[in-house]
Amino acid sequence: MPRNAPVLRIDLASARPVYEQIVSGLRALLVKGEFEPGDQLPTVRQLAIDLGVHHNTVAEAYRVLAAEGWLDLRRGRGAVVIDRRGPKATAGAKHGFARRLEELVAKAISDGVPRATIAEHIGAFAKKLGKT
Amino acid sequence: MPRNAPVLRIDLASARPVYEQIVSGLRALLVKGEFEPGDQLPTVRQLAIDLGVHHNTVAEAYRVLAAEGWLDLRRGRGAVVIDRRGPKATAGAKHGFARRLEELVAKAISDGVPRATIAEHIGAFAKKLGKT
DNA sequence: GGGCATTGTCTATTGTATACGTACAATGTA
DNA sequence: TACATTGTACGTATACAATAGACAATGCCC
Repeated sequence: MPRNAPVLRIDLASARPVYEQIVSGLRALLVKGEFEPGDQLPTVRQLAIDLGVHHNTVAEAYRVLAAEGWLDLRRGRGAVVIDRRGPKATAGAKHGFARRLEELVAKAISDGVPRATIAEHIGAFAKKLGKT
Repeated sequence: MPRNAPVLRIDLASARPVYEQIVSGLRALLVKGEFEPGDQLPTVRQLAIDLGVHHNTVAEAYRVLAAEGWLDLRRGRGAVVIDRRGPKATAGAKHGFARRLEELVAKAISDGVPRATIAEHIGAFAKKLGKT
């Protein structure tokens, strides 16, 4: 039984590929627990209309998430959230995360965000994450 | 007077554009303070050889960093690190950072990295950042 | 000052990826 | 069984990434 679909916002003007934004945004919602296993996601056509893109673009995003084990896709039925058992993290995954984090923070600093602001935000995020 | 150039590692097999990896990696080093204003960066050709790519690929990365105010580029002279005065952060920059962070963490969790590990890593990172 | 190597820049060219248009196949429903 | 719904497959237009190679500005050495 699907709840009200959480809002997913994308930036059509961004250089970042739209399908990638959809993947990343939906994955964040899934990890956050915004969907229960068995929940229906919007159909590729419906979400495409909402976002103002072609339905194949959404379909591509859904396929990525399906490959990661988040979704079950079937014609005529739609996209259903799966009770997912995540993989074990590889050393590369951890290392890659650490590097990406450093680069992301460096970008923010380069953009003028004060270090204190970033540190505060990150610290709060870590605290919230630890409680889960 | 240039120091020994810190190692910059890129992944040619990654789908992420090489020039973007170079930009992101070098920016992180610059923010970290690995270079002093006035330091020479490797020439586009030298770094290209080190990384195994074409010198135009490195040149493109250097141009991005120059546009951000990190580098001064001149023919015959090379790439010199500038004493940079960063911009003031826009609201969009802060917001974008927050979203990207959430997506990055979600990806790591999806890849199987334990939440506790991430929280720990982020927390330590925030602490180190706050001290600066 | 002249000659020459060095270094970043410019202009194609090629391969690849993104997004779209359209037709198709599988599923659900009346 | 019809028919609508939904994801999929395939072709195409366009933009981007990376390369190749020639060019222009600078520095250096005699």
